[in-house]
Amino acid sequence: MTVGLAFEHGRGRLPYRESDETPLLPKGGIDYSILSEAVVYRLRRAQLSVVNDFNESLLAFGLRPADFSVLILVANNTGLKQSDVAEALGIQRANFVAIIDGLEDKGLLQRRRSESDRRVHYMEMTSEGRSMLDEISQVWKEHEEKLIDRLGGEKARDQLVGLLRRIQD
Amino acid sequence: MTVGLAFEHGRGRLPYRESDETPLLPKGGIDYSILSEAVVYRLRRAQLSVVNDFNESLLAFGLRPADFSVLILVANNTGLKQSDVAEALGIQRANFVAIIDGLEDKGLLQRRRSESDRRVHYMEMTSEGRSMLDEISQVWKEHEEKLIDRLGGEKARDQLVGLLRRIQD
DNA sequence: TATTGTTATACTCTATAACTATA
DNA sequence: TATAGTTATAGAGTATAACAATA
Repeated sequence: MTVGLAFEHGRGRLPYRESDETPLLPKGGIDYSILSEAVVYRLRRAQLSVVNDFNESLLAFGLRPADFSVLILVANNTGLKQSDVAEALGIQRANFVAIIDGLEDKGLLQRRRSESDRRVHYMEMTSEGRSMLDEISQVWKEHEEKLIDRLGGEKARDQLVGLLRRIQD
Repeated sequence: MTVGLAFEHGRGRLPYRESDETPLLPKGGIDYSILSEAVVYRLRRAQLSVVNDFNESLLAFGLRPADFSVLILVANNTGLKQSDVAEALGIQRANFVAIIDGLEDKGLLQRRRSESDRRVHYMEMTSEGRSMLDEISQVWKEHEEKLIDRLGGEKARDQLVGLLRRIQD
């Protein structure tokens, strides 16, 4: 990065020029051109908007989005290895360690080492984990309801989910 | 973070237990439960998938996704201040400095200081910037076409963009 | 030799406070 | 005093290589 050289307008850049006239701001707002219909861009903005909203609620529980996903997978599947969960969520196993450490520290789930293959850690819910997941699921439901309203009804939500499914690998 | 204490299963965590039996992996794959229909989750996964694909193409030009958005806005609007562009893209002006530094270093756009208010920097394209944007727009079009195929036609794409627009602030 | 979990590390992106120069 | 751009910095998220224990 060139942050430290930000004042040196010259090195490789075009010569720094000064304006002869005061440019006019576009009256009708900014023209986003192809961005406004680009799926890449629309996905990014929509995702940021939705995630930021939900994250604030999760933070009240001391959790992050990834924690929520992990709790759901572990609660609904028995016999998952640590790396199974990581892979299912698209998280590298190296980065997954700290996530599980956090959830275990909070008493929400447990590692249980396999007897038959002592390299493996199975993931198990605790009762605290289950009851917290119940609470969070309620909050999630409320957020989803607000989203459905913004989208214009359940049918629109189902359409959106269907379309997003077609995109994903 | 508790990374450095990862081996100390005890401090605040539940006692580390060992499995008495070998848990069975879910035969039909993992049950994602509410995640599979959660808009938050679907958005995140779809966005990652699309962005990763497009990013690889952008990297061939030595650019990042934000660079692409900036070039489009500057090319299609005259008289935008640096902070106008940052705000339009939801990027904090502090983080925007390095982005503009990079684009200026590459000769794709220029800062031009206003004469009437010497605090403001107007953003201007260079001819190199325009021709590179033309090239990238072509690549973007190809990606968008592939996406349209995956979605099942232009109508589906328009539907998706419409729904995503309703979500965003 | 290969695999699971782990550590260490680096790089990007994002968020905040404070500085400067101008107004 | 307020604003535009900038700096410095810290926090997440993510990616890669390498190691220990185990198979």
